Amino acid sequence: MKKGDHLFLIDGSGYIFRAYHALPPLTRKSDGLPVGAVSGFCNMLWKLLKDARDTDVGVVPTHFAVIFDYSSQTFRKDIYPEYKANRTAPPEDLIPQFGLIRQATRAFDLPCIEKEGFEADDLIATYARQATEAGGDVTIVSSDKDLMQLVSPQVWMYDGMKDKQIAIPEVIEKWGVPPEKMIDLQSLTGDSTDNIPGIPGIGPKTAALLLEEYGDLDTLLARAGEIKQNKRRENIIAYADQTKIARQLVTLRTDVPVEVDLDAFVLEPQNGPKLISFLKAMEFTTLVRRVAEATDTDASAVEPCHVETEWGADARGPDLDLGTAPEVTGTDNIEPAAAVAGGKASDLVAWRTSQALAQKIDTSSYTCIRDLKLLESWLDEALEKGVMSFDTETNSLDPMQADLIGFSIALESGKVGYVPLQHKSGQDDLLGGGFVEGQIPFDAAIKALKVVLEDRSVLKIAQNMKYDWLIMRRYGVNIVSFDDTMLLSYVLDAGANAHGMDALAERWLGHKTIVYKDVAGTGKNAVTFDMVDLDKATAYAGEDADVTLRLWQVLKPRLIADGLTSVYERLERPLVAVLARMEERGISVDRQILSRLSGELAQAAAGYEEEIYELAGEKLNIASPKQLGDILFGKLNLPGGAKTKTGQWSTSAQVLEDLAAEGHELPRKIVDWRQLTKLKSTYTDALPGFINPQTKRVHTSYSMAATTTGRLSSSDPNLQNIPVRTSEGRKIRTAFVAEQGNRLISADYSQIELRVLAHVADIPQLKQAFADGIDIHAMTASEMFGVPVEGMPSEVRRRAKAINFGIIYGISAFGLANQLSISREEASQYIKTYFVRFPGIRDYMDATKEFAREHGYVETIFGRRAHYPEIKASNAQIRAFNERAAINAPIQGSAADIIRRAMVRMEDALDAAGLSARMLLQVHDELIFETPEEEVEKTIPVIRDIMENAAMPAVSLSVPLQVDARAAHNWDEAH
DNA sequence: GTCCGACCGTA
DNA sequence: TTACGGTCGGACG
Repeated sequence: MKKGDHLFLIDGSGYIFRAYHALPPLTRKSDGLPVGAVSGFCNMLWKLLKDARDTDVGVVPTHFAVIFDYSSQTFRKDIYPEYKANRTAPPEDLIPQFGLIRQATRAFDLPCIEKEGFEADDLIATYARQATEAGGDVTIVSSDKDLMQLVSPQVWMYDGMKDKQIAIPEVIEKWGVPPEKMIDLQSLTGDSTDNIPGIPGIGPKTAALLLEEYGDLDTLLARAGEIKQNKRRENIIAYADQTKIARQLVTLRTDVPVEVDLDAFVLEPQNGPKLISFLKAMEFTTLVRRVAEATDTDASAVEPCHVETEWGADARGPDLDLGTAPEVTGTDNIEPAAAVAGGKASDLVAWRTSQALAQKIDTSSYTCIRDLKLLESWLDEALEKGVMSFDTETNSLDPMQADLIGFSIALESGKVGYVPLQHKSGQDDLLGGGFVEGQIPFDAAIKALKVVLEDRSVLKIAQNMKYDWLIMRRYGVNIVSFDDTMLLSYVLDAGANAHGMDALAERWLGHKTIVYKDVAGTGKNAVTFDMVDLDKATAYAGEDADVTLRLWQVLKPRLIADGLTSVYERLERPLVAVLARMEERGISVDRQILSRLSGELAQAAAGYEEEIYELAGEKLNIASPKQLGDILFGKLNLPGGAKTKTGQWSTSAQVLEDLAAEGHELPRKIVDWRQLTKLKSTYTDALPGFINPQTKRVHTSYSMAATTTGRLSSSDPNLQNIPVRTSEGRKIRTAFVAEQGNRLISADYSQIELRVLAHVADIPQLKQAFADGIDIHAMTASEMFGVPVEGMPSEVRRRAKAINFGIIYGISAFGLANQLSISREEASQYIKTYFVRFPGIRDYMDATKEFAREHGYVETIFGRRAHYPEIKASNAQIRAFNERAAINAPIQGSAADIIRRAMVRMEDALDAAGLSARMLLQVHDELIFETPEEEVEKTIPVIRDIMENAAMPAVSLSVPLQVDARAAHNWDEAH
């Protein structure tokens, strides 16, 4: 740097906030990413640089740098902890733009400067000093008054948004003092935006007057007694110390030990393709064209670069385990830019929604792709666009068994292709099941498809991606970079809408999808998809891809508009592959054990049947509640109590138990018979049928979008309801075994829902009890009934336990009375006592109900929403039910979120520890692993650590989480 | 063949 | 009193 050189310093952080508020909001059209500030920044930089390079008149930079704040932790906080303490978190749609603007800076080939502990202003002050000392001139691109103290004959400011120079006369005009007195002026007035205290009653005008009269701040303070106005004099004397602190805060440091030298700021010629690559990724089409012209670059030959977006910080604090959003690249042709430019996130949503409804779906327009060259051209286009929807067609709903019959892709709404691969000809064919002519050879098609599915720069959109992910895995394809419309809908509308494709198409596109039965037949006429003729298959499969892409266009922008991006990014999308791998691994189930159990159960049940017929006086179908009710309460005239809502006699276990307690023999036998036959039919007989013939293991299927609260559900088979409460039932668990040389590890959260309750409702006694690790139900009983924990009767503890659970479920006197078989009055009294002892619980319940009524949903501690559209129902029963569910959802849902977070982190943690344990199952608060015997000891602490710290750092719970873990040969012993 | 209610297994 | 899925019987077409 030498005389004649000119340094431009851009206040990047200041620009971000100013542009965000001053410029019309703008979102990237392909996915709704907010980019308004990025756009303003790029346009401004381009203008500055273009002038600099094109002309030899005016102010021309030779050196250029963009300066950012590193974080809010600076030396000023050490001087004055309240500094900027009034700042609120940035708006959600501004968050991803911080990182993008840094990437933009690098795309412009400009230095991107920040330093821990210092503000951008201090770095600017330091570099400005260095430059002027070397004889150069400086332009600071900012309009922040905090920087005006730096203005001098060699340094001036430039407001990039108003295109206005700020030199010494402009400072005097605006503030009434020259730049060198700005520090004194700001020390007197303070600054409410930075929470810097000033002297009450002194604003810029008075401050300027005083400085005019007394020269500077020190003189003013020394001679404050001479001030005539009483109030003003008193305040200046009283707050003199405060102004000295303020002076320290507003004075910019010119001695920051910077690491990058001024010489590194020398401006080089623009690298056109590099910049264009970034601008293309941002979809700034106008600027792309300008830059291309100015740098003589062929923009069409430039690939959009990958951009990383940070959805990390939200109102709940920063997070570390953040999956980055998939890189979405040029999709200029999804819709006209003009229609969305300048719109807010919510405008984009409204526009997309109306477009989606307006555009009709024509399933006859789809292309059946039967030629490899044609397929390759479609896939090339997908690579170019960076977005496509994708759907597999198979011959089974079980992804572990299904064969791939074909797949469909959509590149734009209506631009849809179906690729048949393994369709067979009709049953009339003498050879039976020969492949239909003119399908692309299977391996060649997969090979071509694999390139796109495994390319990170192409976003694959599917409805229920876990299924397609598993199918493709079986053909050696690892899908990366995807969105899932089912999960988008789930995050946005759990409890408010269904998330199946048919329902979503109806709701958002006003389109009724082709019914599968109409394509493949029904009942005994049903055929698998490989037997469907190609025209029908193309329409059906193509529609799925078409609908999926259109749904994504509507749903994805709603994430940002509703502030739900982090829920989707952290709790849903990363879990897809984790669950898919768990399903893929399966668990080993010992067929012999089940078979033996089944025999024993059959024998025992048969014995009961004889006795039951005897006692009933006739043969009947014991499994028929109708017949049972008629005999018990009609023929035998037992004192029947309850009726079901359809008017039938209730024969529930509760009713039968009550009768048994009165000494009746038959009801007891029926209860026992029911237990045996339930175990037999639901478990010992059904489970062997789920053993996969190839893997010899049982592969459950997890649904990520089945519950309102965020819990998973398991089906085919349901492995989340394997018996555990009775010793008979537990025998079933002994059939779930580890492979030779391995062990099963079961790790479960202890009392996680009560811990979450203690945290969210902020109950001191509960928190203390968990901190001390004491028996929570005994503590509750002791508080409520005044009984010491020492030697407490088990019945007292049992009641307290029922109440604790009742609280989590949104207690009612009716329900508690039922649960404990006590009167409504007594139950009501218990609840009253509970609320007296733990008043915070009632406050929490009232607040939650109120929140639900106001918003129509409730939230977990991680921001997941559960909707209760009927919370205001006029029917009191429906309303009360919704209120209880709304009270329960944040507790159950927060616990569900915590274990989801643990699962998302678990595989990497085990890998990093060099352990080979495989996560197999999740049962709401429990995770089951299989691991080599010799690794058990090392594995358990790793699992426990991940699970116990799963809420961190997004949420710091005020209660410790406790995980119990054990290893054994089978699930019964491990649990 | 399909749907729904009753019942019961889990957290 | 919360959240699920599976099995069965029985009614409907």
